[in-house]
Amino acid sequence: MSPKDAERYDPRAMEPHWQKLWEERGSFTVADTDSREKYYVLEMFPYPSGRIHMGHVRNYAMGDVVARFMRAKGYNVLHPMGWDAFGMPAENAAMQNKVHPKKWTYDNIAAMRTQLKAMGLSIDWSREFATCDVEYYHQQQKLFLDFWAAGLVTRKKSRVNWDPVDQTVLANEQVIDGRGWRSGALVEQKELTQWFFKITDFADDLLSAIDTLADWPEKVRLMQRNWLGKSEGLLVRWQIVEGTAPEDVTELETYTTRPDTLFGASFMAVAPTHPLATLAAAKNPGIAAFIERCRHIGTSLAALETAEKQGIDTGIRVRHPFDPEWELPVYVANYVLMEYGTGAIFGCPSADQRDLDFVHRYALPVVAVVLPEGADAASFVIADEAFVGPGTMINSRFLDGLTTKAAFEEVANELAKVEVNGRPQAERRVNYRLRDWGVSRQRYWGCPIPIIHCKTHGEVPVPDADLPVRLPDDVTFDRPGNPLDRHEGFVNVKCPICHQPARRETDTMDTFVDSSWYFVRFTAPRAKTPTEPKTANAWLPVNQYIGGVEHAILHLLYARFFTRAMRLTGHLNVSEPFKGMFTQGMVTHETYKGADGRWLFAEEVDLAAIPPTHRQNGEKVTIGSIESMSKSKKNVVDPDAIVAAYGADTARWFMLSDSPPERDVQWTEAGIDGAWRFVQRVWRIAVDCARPATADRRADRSSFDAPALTRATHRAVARVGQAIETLRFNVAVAHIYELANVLAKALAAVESGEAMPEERAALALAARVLVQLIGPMMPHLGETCWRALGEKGLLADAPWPLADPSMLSDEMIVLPVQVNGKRRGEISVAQGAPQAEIEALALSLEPVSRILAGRPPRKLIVVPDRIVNVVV
RNA sequence: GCGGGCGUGGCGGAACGGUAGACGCACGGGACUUAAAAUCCCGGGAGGGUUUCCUCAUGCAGGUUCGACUCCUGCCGCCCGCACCA
Repeated sequence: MSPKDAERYDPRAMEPHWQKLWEERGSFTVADTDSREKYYVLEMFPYPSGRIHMGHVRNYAMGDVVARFMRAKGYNVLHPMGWDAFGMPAENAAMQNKVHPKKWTYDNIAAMRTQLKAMGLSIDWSREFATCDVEYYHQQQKLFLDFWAAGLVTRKKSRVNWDPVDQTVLANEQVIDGRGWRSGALVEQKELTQWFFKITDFADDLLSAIDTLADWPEKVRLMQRNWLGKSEGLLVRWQIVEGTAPEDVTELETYTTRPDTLFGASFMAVAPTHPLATLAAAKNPGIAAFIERCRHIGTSLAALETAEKQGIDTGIRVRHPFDPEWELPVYVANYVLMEYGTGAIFGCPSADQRDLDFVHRYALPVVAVVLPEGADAASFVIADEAFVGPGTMINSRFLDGLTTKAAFEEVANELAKVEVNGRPQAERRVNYRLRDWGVSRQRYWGCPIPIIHCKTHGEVPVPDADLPVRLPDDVTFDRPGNPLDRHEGFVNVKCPICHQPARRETDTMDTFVDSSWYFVRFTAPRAKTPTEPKTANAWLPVNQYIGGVEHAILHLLYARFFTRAMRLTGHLNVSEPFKGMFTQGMVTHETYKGADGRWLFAEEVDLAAIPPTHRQNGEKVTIGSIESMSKSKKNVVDPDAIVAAYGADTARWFMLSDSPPERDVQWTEAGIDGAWRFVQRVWRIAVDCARPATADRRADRSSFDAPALTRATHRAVARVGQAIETLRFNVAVAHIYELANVLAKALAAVESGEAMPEERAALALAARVLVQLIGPMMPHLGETCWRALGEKGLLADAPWPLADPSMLSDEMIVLPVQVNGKRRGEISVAQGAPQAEIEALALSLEPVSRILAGRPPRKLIVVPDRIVNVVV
């Protein structure tokens, strides 16, 4: 090893050293009782897939910067970590590799814990838990029963999305383009009795409270609003013409947001699964056949896009609410959804494109009822395009001439007055797209639902003394389906009430349940109750939550629901779980494809060759698009390899540099090399600053502007702090580079010569601050430099430096001078110089006086400390 | 279809309405070295002018303003979310 090498910073030696020290000292163990203000920062906890990926590195690096920064700012910071450990991959592994899900999961956790610890995160590991720990799901079962007692849990028969590959039920949210979100299999419709959380009870509050989430991305708030899908309309009850409907049904309820278009109605339509359709089908094989066809169309995107609007006349007729003589036909239509509204609509083809498409096929009348602004009433017709906008009512009897809005009110008011069968003919109704959350999963590796089914007593909660309902270990995965179903010891129990033989519920909970309250559990992870309400209330809400945008709807909505349900059941008393939310971008990488179109690993490609070729077979390689890292595209970079080669600090620094955190960042060799160079550069600066200056002062040594260096130092403190507070890590990194550059230049000036006392003070301050500023991002390097600079104690315990506001700007200010908004020169003035002096200087500037040519300026604008603009 | 976001050098990107291109990457030149690596220094939006200068430049076209990457209007392009929601 050459002497130069000895001066290199070696992360492989230093990183484990500091990690051990932090752990021994319990540096990041946080106490609930602490007089300092609390700050709770949380990154979405990982699924223990086996190895961490670069997305984790980015996510946890960001969270750690916030955590360490806030700690240094004097807050009592809670920064925990756990494992979202239930779920299907463990069972898939069990089936494929004959390894028990429990062993697979805990082995993975152990491996990933080691990896995360190697990143040097400031995590309070004493609070760690996995959702598959009995202690955790025990408390979750208690929550379930509390929700059940509070009426927030129901069991209902429902048509569910059935994943034929995973052999399980999926929530609507887990069906993407008609396919299972995990297996990708085409989802089938199936009738099953399922457990539901009544998230719709909170629909109104979940929607209105979005307005209070000021520190959430607007995008996420919008996605949540859309998902809740509030609409305000009218429930209209239509009288069925006597004798036209089977079983003496007398009424058909429809939901509409456009009651103003009631006189444009030309038909009624019910969903294929609507009870009236079922009744009609029983009498009419043609209708039955049509409904059967609808069942098979499926819900895939392609099917929906190509599906024509189709229907069949049931023969049933209804009377128009405003005209008993006016009868309309009732169709079964394939585009009406049972799940939304009442599953029945009135069709107004002139004001709804779908209805228009429908009537074109069945030759029903089209009556224009809304006249767009500026259109001519005499010539206005609806051809192929419905007019859905606002306008003036026409062809609508007593509504004619009203605006659509006024017509809405008129219809609502008039129909409310009419009573039929003791009920008003129409009522205002708020409707949500949101449906109750089906949590039943026919799987083994999840939290058992603590219910016993008794022939006499129905659904009986497992008594508290009998909790937890443990997952049995002796299960087999040689057949598809739920192993719990065929585990006699698990299933056969006695009814807690009558002690007769009964059957234990074998459904387990959706893993989204596990992740809906883990952030609460972190506040009291070992409590014998789900929470310690006082402790939970003190820590919550999470001040800053950081994670992927893919969880912007489901996870966040469920967590918001849980917070409300837990408040209702007395487990905590906060209104929202996450005060601040940040969605980070993905880590991307170039892709490579061989001549045969196969994806290739970067290591297989000789990129130096022109064109790039395959290292083994010499074939030409195509450089593909930049995509998010995925195993299937072979464009992954293993964090372990990076940490081994460069150290965690380098990886963290790169993940925080350059790209704004909400955008995707591209992984490149050059980028990681650049980060590595900066690590070494900081180390050299620290070493040079720590080295005692040589005794004899060289006469020819250059000097530097010490006050300027000190001002630059203060500016860096202010700017970096501000950037971190607003989570703009790339900007913080840039400001750190600036300080490092200025400092390095100053150092070079006094190299091998003795610095003047004021110079030495400026250098020492700058070096100390630089180390403090990099601390949150590169904590190991920070500690090493901290010690090299002779500081006592740990950087992790050092308070954040304070910027002196009076030091933030230079004494002499360079003011740009514009003529008509175009820069023509600059003047140098003292800070706070009188306006007259600035004006005189600006006007005497050569280019300015030349353009003015003796004339006085029309206007002279001086923005203090910013700019001068001369208007000619 | 509905909703949202984004368009700035070769690249990632900076810029309270106030000097556009901070900072990094890549590139070119130089120093050190027998050499390489490492490191350090210098350079750079485009076009023109013999240096200290001018013109044009933040997707396009307008507007507001003393002054616009930033605000407004209309286009074009890309990305994302939702989608037969009555």
